[in-house]
Amino acid sequence: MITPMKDRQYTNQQLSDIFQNMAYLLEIKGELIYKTLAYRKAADSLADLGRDVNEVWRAGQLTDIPGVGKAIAEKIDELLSTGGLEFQEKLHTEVPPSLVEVLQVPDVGPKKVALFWREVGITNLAELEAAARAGKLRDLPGMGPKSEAKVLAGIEALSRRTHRLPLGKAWPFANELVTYLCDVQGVQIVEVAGSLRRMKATVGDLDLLAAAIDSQPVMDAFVGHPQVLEVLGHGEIKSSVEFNNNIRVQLWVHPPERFGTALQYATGSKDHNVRLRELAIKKGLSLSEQAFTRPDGSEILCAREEDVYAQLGMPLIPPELREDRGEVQAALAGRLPDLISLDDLRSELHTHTTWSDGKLTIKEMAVEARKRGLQVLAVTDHSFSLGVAGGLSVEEVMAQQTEIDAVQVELGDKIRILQGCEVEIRADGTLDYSDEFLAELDIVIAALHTGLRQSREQVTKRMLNAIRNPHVDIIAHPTGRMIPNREGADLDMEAVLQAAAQSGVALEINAHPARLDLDDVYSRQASDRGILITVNTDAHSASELDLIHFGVATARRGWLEPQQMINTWKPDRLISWLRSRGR
DNA sequence: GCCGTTTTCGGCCCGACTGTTTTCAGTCG
Repeated sequence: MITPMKDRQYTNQQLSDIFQNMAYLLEIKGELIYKTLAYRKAADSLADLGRDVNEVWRAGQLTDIPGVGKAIAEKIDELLSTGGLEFQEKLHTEVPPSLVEVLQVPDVGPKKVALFWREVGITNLAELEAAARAGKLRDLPGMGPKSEAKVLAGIEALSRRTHRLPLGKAWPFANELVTYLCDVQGVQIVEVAGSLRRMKATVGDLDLLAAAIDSQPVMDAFVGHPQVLEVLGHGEIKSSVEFNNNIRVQLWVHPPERFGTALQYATGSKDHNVRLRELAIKKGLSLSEQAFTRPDGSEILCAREEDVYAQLGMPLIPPELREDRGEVQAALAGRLPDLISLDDLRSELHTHTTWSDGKLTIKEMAVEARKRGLQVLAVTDHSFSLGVAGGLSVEEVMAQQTEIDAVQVELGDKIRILQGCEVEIRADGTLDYSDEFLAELDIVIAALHTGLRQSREQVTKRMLNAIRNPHVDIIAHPTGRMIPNREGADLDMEAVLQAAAQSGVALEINAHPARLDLDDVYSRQASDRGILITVNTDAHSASELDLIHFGVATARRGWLEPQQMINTWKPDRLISWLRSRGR
């Protein structure tokens, strides 16, 4: 059943934002830090729930959500049943809501915001800037000329700060920096850490970690990088800078014998680290980025991350899993998933050629795929109603078959070329080609490209129609999101997953870093339900075939194992699966 | 405000850096 819009006062994200916002205000109000942490934790849980919170609410299971106890469950209940929240309204009369924007200024935290508000009457960003320019902040307790200048610098930084960085931008830049730092004298290892190492779809700042006995030359090289716009901090162990592309990067340097704890720490996530430190405490140890420390003050050093986890009685947890989504418990119980890896892949099932909007001919694409060790390539050009992409008419698809046959003969059996299509799910829910015609193709991908802003009911109905069509094998990039510019369609994912499980259609994790759709959260849901998954690049050029690792990383974040992913199947198995589906 | 194989009360991760201070508070991750 599709949950109609009118029964949904708030989406998960909206609810999450409300609690996040209250957390900020409570912080400024000076509320107990653990209370604000609780609100923030609940907000994070809601954002990453993977189920519609409205359904959880109707099922009476709100307190099953991690970090949601009696008090927060009651607040969610009030929000969902009445649309408002008395607690929040009262909070807004006590703390001006516009102070939240002041809190976004780097180096201005809740204590300073409260100080500026109570002592100078500052309630928003404009007032803060005016006060700082007028020199009204420097004489406040704990402030001085430097701190005042820092506030102005922070406001400036905020204005040029871009949204979170898409993985596709962060990854190459971070790797450039890794190469740069590797060349510094005395550097033994450089690793990417933070959310980038965990391969989140978007990352905030970049975190890098280097191993060196003497940190000084590394730090100097880092802050002295020719493209550094501003040095934000420059210490012995940690430095941070902003580059002229507005990307902030911080670098830790640790001696090699401490690299394991340091890398583990810097990789996070915060919640994962908290979980590990709790475990350490139970073992009578204190864990920091420096070392494990015994009660007598002696240290246990870890040069490798494996050693950190071994000390806690578990195998290394792959970075992509470190989100405190049950991975620590699974590791302790010896039940970590055997994650999919790049080496497992045998096929690429979603590509475009010059027949529609791709840059390579069928033969060129097949050669490139073969170069990358693939055994199966599906050519899946667009269908006709996607005019902007040069979608193919029925006649053109038939003509394409002749060319595919010729290329297949020319290239031999090193690579198997499938003729498919990416058929448009039209705004009315029907598909571009007839069922009879689809049945003739080797493989059919269905996708939404238009009408993404339709109502939840409408767009979900279209999607379910495609999923239930026996001739459709794969649903491409299900929500149609584009990072960072476009939200995905408001699909009832619960209904989508259920239908996929029933029909046996495979859902795609589109590897393009602007898509990564299914995302990690829904990939995990799909994994739990045994839904078949395919990871594809949707390549329009040779270089795009190399984006596949972003998709694999997303699958890993979704706890996916190879057997559930059809791209890992041997060609014969894949083809017999395709033949068994409605053709 | 949440949470429980040492707890239903009393915990809640830990350290680096900066600027303001003469030993520490605030911010950040």
